[in-house]
Amino acid sequence: MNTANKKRIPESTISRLNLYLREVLILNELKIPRISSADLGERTNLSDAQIRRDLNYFGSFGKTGSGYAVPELVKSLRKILGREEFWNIAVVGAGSLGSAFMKYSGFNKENLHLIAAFDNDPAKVGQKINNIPIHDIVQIRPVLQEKKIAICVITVPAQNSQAVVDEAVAAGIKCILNFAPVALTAPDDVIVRNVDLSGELEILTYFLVH
Amino acid sequence: MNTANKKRIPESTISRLNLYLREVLILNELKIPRISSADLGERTNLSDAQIRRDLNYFGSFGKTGSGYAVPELVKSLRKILGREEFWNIAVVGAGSLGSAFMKYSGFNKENLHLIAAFDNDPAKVGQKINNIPIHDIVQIRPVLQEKKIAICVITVPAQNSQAVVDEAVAAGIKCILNFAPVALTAPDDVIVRNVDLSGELEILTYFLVH
DNA sequence: AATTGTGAACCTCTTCACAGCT
DNA sequence: AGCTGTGAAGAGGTTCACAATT
Repeated sequence: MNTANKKRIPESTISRLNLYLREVLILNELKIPRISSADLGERTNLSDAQIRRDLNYFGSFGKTGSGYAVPELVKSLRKILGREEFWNIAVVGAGSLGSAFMKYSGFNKENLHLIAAFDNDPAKVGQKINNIPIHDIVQIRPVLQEKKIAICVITVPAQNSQAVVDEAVAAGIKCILNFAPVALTAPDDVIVRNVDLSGELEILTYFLVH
Repeated sequence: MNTANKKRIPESTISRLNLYLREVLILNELKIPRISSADLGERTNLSDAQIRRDLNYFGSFGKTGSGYAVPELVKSLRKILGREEFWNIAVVGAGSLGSAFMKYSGFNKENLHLIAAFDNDPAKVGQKINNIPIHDIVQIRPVLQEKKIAICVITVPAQNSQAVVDEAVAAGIKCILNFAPVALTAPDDVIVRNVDLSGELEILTYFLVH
């Protein structure tokens, strides 16, 4: 009967909640009215207990005996994941990875909007990729503020990434997704998540020899 | 005094070992002869105990009182991570993310070689990106075998990724890095690692509202 | 009969702390 | 004196298993 819970929530729970949201969005399209934790587990390769535990960190959304109502679960998961509001996103670094982000339209729904890019290459500044304008990096602070950007995706070379973080933080950004393979420094109230793409590839050789 | 250990090794340990290798390669360039777990911890934002524990899964590489000899540590880490041999890599899907991989030369050292790509678009087949030839996807099986590819990076749309896995497995591939946001099926002796790029972005909104 | 919500058990990974080595 | 290697404790996350509910 609780609707919120003080217990510390594992980060892996948040990733899974996002998977659940994807799945129930599909179920909702298919007009499937309800789903049990066991069935949702089947579809996501997770255990029923894991799913119930994850959801219960945030409340009691299910009905004993009949599972979870799909439209309500969509709503609850959107609420939990902060997907009821709109969020503007900018990519810093319009190189190959930054461009890949701009060309990928998969997240230009569900209230996420990639609307600006930055680069220091004069040949790129002023151009558009997938209709997203590339601004001069020297304009980063005013443009981030003007366009009300909430999230920065950093795809610049490692040696420039800390400087970008500093500028973004100065512009009031609270959330950064970093692809440079370096440990970045930011104030405690700024969330920095790191994705190490070449690291992901590099560790595969371990599994090949073991 | 042990040189190997039966205990189960956390996957996070493997990722960290890769970070240690990067770091000691830099130290080696700088001709720094030895490093303590505390100093390496400083450089990687990890605790000294964590580093000793990680290394000790694989042996006793340090010297009591003086730390770890850098050149020996480079050698040991390369050995552990399977980086003493050469490995050929192919990218399947020469879209924006696949192209980003091809253009990124950061891992074309340390014995990893991205040497082939595949796509089903006639306009791309026969072209080269960063000198890497793009083959017709229908030729995937013979080309993977001919070129002795060990690792496949899958960057095709979600709906095609399982078919690609099946082809790769049929060609004898044992190691796959998958970027499609779907749960893939493969035999137990095939390692599939998943990276969910849009998921990484999507969960950020959670942290923004909490 | 079906399925949730959850305390407790379990398992995994990290940190502590120190004996022992150089 | 400095630092590793590691048993033991601690923290964190997952699974079990079942009472409670519809």
